[in-house]
Amino acid sequence: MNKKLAFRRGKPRMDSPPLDQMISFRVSRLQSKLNAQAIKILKEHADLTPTQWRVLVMLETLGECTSSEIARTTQLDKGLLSRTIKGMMQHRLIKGQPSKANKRHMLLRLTDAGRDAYERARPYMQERHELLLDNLSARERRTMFDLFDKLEESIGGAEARAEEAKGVDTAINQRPPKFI
Amino acid sequence: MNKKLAFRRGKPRMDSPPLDQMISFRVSRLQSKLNAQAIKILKEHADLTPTQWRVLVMLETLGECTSSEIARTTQLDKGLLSRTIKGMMQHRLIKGQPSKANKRHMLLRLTDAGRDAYERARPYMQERHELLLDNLSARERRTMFDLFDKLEESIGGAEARAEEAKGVDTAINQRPPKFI
DNA sequence: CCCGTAGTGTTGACCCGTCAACATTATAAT
DNA sequence: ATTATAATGTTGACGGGTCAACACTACGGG
Repeated sequence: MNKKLAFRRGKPRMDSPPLDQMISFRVSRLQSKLNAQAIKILKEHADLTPTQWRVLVMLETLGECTSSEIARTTQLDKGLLSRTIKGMMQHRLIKGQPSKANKRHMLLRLTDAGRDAYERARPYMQERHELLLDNLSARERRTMFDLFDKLEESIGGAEARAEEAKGVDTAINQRPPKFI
Repeated sequence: MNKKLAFRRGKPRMDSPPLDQMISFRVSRLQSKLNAQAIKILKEHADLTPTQWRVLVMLETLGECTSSEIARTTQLDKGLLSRTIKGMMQHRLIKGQPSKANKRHMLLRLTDAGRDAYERARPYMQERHELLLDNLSARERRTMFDLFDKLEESIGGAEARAEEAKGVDTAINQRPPKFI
């Protein structure tokens, strides 16, 4: 299609490594660093893993929900979520009671200990997040989430087209049944 | 669409999806998707893993180098690199000869098969990259790598300060001996 | 020259995320 | 009602990335 080469090709400024211009590589490296930082903070202040933290955030804001709801809104793997939730129940961070309306559902709720862990980690996680934002200009901050959205959208579109070309209708990862 | 979010400084007022405004979470999710896409493409066209691909890119541009050079410029884990390189040697994608000047060094070079695999994957990887760029405005494209840089810098700075506060002088991950 | 320090690369242990298969239950179609 | 299909959640298997310990080598200062 469009053959507009957007690489820095005009200038032979090769002192910057080639991979540094690759989106995927940069995102991967950035994720590693962010993740390592989060692991450290969460471990130190609340003995949580990033996934556990994310489940806590979801439960804190959604109040009461099921694993599949979390899976849909976060697009986390349901297997990962299942194990994480099991672990959090064993640590009494959350409790789950079977739904009467739907026997497949496990209604999850924060325990006091869970809310406590959340509150212990929250200020540090928030401070970290604001620190990340502080180093960005107002314009960059405005652009950032648009970039996340557009890049994710690009991938989804490419996947969809690739599958469509094969005549296959496969769910990529966890396709949400409804777009809420 | 519906992303019109004020960036909360001070008071956290999360209006819509909670985690979607967290940088770390978004980067993590984006990385997952990008990685899955890369795995698929590389597997299909050249039977490579993303890390193998990155090593190929480095060797293609650097010509001949050592594992530690790659580790320094990419900031990839040296353990991961060691195994990856071993695997690539077994698959005859690269070859390594011990340096005479420095017995610790293993000088790595592409084989014909390695260059072949690279050339088989390159057009698809490039197409994918351009597809990602196509959906971005010129301004967003210009901002993107600045964002990557600044975010990584923020983390590094935070880590440095955290360690300094403890009076510890520990190497975080792989600190480059010289800042090139 | 020797010794402490630092760079290089290997390895084992471990954890996390991904994928597929599965049992169970709900929902839609006929 | 019966049946097919979809959704929920669990589990096993697997691969990849991270970390730490290690051996080996290089190097600089006493």
